[in-house]
Amino acid sequence: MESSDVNTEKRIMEAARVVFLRKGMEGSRMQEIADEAGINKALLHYYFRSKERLFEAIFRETLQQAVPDFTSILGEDIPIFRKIELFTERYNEMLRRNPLIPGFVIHELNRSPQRVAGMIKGSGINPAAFIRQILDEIDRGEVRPLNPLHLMVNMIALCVFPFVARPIMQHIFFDDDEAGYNEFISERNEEVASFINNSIRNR
Amino acid sequence: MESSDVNTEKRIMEAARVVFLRKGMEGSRMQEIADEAGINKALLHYYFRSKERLFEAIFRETLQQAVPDFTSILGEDIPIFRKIELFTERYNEMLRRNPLIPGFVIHELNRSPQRVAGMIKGSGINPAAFIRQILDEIDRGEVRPLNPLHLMVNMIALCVFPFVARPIMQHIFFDDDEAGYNEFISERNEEVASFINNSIRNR
DNA sequence: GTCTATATCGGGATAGAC
DNA sequence: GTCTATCCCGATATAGAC
Repeated sequence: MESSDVNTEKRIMEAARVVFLRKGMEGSRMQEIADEAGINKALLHYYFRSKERLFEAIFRETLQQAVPDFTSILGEDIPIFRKIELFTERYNEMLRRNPLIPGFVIHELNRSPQRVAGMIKGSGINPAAFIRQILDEIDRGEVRPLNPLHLMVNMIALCVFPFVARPIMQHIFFDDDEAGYNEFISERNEEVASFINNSIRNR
Repeated sequence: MESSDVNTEKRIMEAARVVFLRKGMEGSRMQEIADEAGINKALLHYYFRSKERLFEAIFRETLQQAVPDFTSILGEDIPIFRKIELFTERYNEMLRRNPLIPGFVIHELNRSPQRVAGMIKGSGINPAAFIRQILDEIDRGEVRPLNPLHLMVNMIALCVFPFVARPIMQHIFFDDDEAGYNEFISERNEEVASFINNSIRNR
């Protein structure tokens, strides 16, 4: 039946997503995904021919979910300091809902960097617009002279890093107190924005 | 013979380090490590009983190499703004010599967070001294009021992230131009320090 | 200590019944 | 479309000769 078909495929995707994001391609077992989905191993191969194909599907989906979410706002017509507040806010929200995405994407991209080429292309990333805005603001004297590329990397780094390096940070700074680290991360929402804006504002 | 013994063990460690750092525990093959070391697979098991033990050795060694290198300076008696310059400089140098360490440690720690407990303990990390200095400087009016913990995480994030997320950043911002990205990273040495100091300096 | 040969096992993939 | 049983290979690990 078709409806059952669709549902099963969806269940598989969800299960695979959970397992792959936590354990990565090599660390995951087809058996574990089948268990998580409440079905049989063979059925995974029926829907997706191989582990590799199933993984590809999840990876592509994850990338599409993660990238445009934050890239879109950078091109919009918003005053720079406000834009940075909105960026950190929205990006942080997304990360708090999907804390495993950054580590997953980063690790898998390290494994096979060529995978990027075909996938990120067409995600609609355009740093150009944001870079132009920064240069304008520097001209206008609102922002101190700096390299816009470094600024963009800094913005992303400050948002993403606490999620990627959670185990170490949580251990070193919070003695493995999970709740404490969650609290800390929720503080970063405005902490990061003011850290950036304080740095780049001209005076 | 003992000297041969030591040399072989060292060769194995070096080979294992190369392979494990690039591919992680699960992505690495004992055969590949043996090839890299120019010896036989069985010999790996002779020196280290299992893959797991060999990995443990490498992981512990890597952690000891990476952590104290940057943690030491934070406790020394240096004026704050100068200290931040020195920190980013030294830490960046270390990372440029060992660009794979952060991704490796982060991924393996995500796989089994409990590994941290026994290993980082005793590395002599003390955020306390640095935190005290920041609070002092805030009192003296040199540094604007801020949470020292966020500052520390920001410092680490800004240094480490470009290495961890190299493939994506290189693709998005440099169209996969490797040399361009290396140049970019070398610029960050002073870029990051001034980014931080500009942000925290009181006025 | 170092090698070759082999045991063992886990896990991805397929065959075939229902 | 979903299951059970099975194949088959790759990878860790061990045995045993030198």
